Amino acid sequence: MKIATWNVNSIRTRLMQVVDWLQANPVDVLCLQETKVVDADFPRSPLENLGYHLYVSGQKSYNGVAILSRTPVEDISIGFAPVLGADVVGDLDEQKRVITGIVGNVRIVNLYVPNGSAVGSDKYHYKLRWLKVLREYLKTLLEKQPHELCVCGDFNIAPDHRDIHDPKGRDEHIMASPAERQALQDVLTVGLADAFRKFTAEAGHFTWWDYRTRAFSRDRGWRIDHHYLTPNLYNQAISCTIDKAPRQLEQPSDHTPVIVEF
DNA sequence: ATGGCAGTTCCTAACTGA
Repeated sequence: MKIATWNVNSIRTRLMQVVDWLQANPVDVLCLQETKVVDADFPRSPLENLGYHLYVSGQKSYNGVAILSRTPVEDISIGFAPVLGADVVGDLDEQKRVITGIVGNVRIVNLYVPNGSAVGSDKYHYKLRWLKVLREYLKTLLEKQPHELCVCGDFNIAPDHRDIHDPKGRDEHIMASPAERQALQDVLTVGLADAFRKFTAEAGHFTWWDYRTRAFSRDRGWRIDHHYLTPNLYNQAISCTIDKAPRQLEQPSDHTPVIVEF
């Protein structure tokens, strides 16, 4: 089983790149982030014609997540509220960042973690609050059901210095500040481990490159897209790879796909 | 130190992203 994650930065702009990529890489599940489209306008047919079932949660202009699966997905749920209750979640489900469902014996959680804008900003505090609720959400999911978890998506956090092209002076940089990294580590204490680091310990493997300053051609990137797995699934993982090919195309997303295989 | 690039909408300016 192969599960991929890809922040496409608008599914309508990137549709043909996603179609081409799925034809070349017929993964079992593809989790998309930043679809940037309301559900009624999601371009379903070209993806359904490839044999995928689609489950989407989007909004106008910003955010938006989707799960594409070769087999029907069971027990789809959208946002934090179905698991935690509306009173706990408050305003956090207004932005469409969470979709989950079960494929085989695996519960897949597809996330678009808030960017945070700048350290100390209102959006930064929103990001930290969101990550706290995410921890409770995953903990509750695990308590309610015995499934293995694959929690994947755009986390907008580089876990450590190996995950940034130039780690110098990054403590005050969004996606690398100590509070964000600690919030991510707190999430993982529910019992999750980074699939990529099972296979690759060295620095210099990235999933996102800034559109500006020719960052991709200079390989000035960050590893911010991840798969986090519960222990049994982690043990069953046989590879986790970054496919840089889509980032090299004309008019690419600034992120590129990551694939885990069991 | 600054801004740089891209997508979207309230569409030719402002916002969000990371």
